[in-house]
Amino acid sequence: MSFSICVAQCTDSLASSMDDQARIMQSIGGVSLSGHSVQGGMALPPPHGHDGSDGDGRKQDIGDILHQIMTITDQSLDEAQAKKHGLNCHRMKPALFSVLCEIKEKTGLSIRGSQEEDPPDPQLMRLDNMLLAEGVAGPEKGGGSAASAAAAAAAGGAADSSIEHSDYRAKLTQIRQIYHTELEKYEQACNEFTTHVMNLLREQSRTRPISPKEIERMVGIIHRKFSSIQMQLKQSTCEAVMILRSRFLDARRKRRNFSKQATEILNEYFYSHLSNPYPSEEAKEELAKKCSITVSQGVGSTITVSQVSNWFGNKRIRYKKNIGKFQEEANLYAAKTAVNAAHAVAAAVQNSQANSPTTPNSGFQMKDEEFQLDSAESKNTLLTNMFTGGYPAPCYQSDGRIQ
DNA sequence: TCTAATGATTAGGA
DNA sequence: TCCTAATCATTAGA
Repeated sequence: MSFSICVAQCTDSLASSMDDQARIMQSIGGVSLSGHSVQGGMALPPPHGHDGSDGDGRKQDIGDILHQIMTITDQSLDEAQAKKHGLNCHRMKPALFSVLCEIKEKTGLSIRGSQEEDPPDPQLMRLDNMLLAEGVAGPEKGGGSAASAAAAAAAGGAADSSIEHSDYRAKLTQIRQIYHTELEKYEQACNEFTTHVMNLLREQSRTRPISPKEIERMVGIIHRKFSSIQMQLKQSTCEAVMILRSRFLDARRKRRNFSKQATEILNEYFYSHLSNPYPSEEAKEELAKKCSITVSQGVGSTITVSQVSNWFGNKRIRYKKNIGKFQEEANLYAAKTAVNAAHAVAAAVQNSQANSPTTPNSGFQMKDEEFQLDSAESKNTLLTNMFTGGYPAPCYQSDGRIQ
């Protein structure tokens, strides 16, 4: 709404308001609004209603003043300054000013009604939630409880991981500190800027109509602007945490070679089952237990079983690709398995001689039926080796799988 | 520093 | 769902 329209609309209310103002002025200083004089170096138009009771005259008077205000921009700077000063010193100014404030207030309310109460930004909510979950935002619990839990899970109880764990926590604490420092800076800057703008507006409210609600709205705008800056900070922090996580907690990056013992157990099984190197789920679990493979992820048995699966998958494909290279290894394990089997047979024979035939050594032998069968197979393969001078290569199916 | 070894991941197939 | 095959990323040794 343009100022001139505002003025046209408010002329009537001005007149009545000014009547009130005049009455107040009269009661205070005994001076009538109609008693115009030359003030502040500016000549005001001659009075139209001399007795102060003529309503039309007052309207004309107000009209003249408003005309001066509206044409002030058409004049030179000096003239305008002089006229402005004159208007500021005019006795009618407070009345006119309060009415303009009132109108502006009403106009501002209608505009604001359609603007305020923005719904919370979902992106900002996501960032806040993530920072909370990562232990960056919110109360500090020993370097971020969520992060500690994540790091501990990744560590899987391995002693060497504790170094990386503490390193991760240290880095996270660093990020947390930077985040809070920056956040404080932003908040401080926001408060300072808001105070500055508020003071400025209050100062200006002496010379132009500025309502408290308008100041409030301006504060809201400033806060929104600073909030968008804060969002950028939160986004950068989230990215930093993600990079840190991938660097320290990504299982792939934390690859550790299995222990020599574990590799031996897996190799023994592989070469003793070369004709069908596909361990069942139970066999995988048993192997995982035997190997105590808790190096990489180590959370629950399923992960270690999947490690066994990975190992066999890799072994099969690498063996198939280069049988010649693995021949020596195969012979080695075949001999080893045969020796173990021979020892087991000797022990069993000794046992059967020492004990009565009705008391079988069930405790050990029945523990793992599949592994007993493995030993039997090993004996057979040993015999084969003795005749062939090497370990039998597996046959491959048409689809490439080992038969 | 280079390279082979090796555990993990991924895409595609059955 | 499990497998193969290719590839990635890290480790360890020369």
